[in-house]
Amino acid sequence: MAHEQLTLSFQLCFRVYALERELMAAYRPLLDQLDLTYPQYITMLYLWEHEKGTVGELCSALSLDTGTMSPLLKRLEAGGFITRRRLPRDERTVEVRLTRKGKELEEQALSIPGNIASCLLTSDKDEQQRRYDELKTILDQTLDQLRASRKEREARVN
Amino acid sequence: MAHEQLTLSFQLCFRVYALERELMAAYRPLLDQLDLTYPQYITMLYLWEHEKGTVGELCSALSLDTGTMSPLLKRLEAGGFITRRRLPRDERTVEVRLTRKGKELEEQALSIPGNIASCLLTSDKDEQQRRYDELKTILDQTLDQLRASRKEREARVN
DNA sequence: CGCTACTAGATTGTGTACAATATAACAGAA
DNA sequence: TTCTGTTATATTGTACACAATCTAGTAGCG
Repeated sequence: MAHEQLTLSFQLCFRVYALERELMAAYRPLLDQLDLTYPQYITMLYLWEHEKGTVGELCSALSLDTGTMSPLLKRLEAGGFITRRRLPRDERTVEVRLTRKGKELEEQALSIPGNIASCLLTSDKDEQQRRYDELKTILDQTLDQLRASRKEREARVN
Repeated sequence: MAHEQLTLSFQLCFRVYALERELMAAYRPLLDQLDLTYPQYITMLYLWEHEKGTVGELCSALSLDTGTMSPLLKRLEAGGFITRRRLPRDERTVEVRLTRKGKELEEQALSIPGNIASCLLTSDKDEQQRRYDELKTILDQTLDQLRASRKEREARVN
């Protein structure tokens, strides 16, 4: 690299960028069998846990905006996994619920986490578990820090 | 989560997924000033370092496929940052080179890594530097492992 | 030379991402 | 009640991301 400064953050950010896509590639063949994409899968994970949710709750839980979530939900509805309806007491709000097919899909999804874990974990399980707990922690810290400095930037603009 | 198994890999993968987008959000305002997106930026990083490269080399260095790279390069060309030409000795190969404007852009990009680093690093610099070296290492290990198990899967299919 | 297999890129189609904008519904003040 | 500002979601436009397919060019072999 011509300029040394370009390396530090690049080394980190590019790795995260690459890892994210490699992870998606690991999920893809598994999720193909359920006719889901990864963003659709984590949307279903939320619904399997909470039974129902509004579009806003889903956006905030998955940190996606409505421009992503709206068409995604439309595809899940077209796939017969969920239903959407405006709430009578506030017609602005759209409530998403699982269909029977959507609920039943959870059974098929049960093998996915273990399958992904087997791509991530190697021989020494305990050691690896410890490493990933650590990774989880540092990812959280980094996320928090980025979100904090984003908030700061946004505040400065206003 | 109804089923405990869903948590382990989910906790890891979702964090990586979220972190990737948060990182892109940190780059965005900086890269907007250069009229680049993040994938375009790392393409330019490659070219700033190597002067030139074929489409295939860029795809492989950034682990992107031609379906992403081709239109991306077309936009960089439209922006006047690069030129593309077929090599005389092998007309299949397209060589990408920086224009003067593309070369000069590097100067403007110099402040970006430091700016991103300041979103990532907090008070105790040394401690944080140590943490990120560690993060870098574990990201690499995880990437390697995922790529290995992908290769394995692909081999099994054939 | 003519045939075949292969290679490098480009294209197409689907699905995110997200900024910017639009729309409809709600809530509170005059 | 009417006006105004706000909220929840949807839509539009641009740019990835990638599987699948296409195309032109190359290389090897009879």
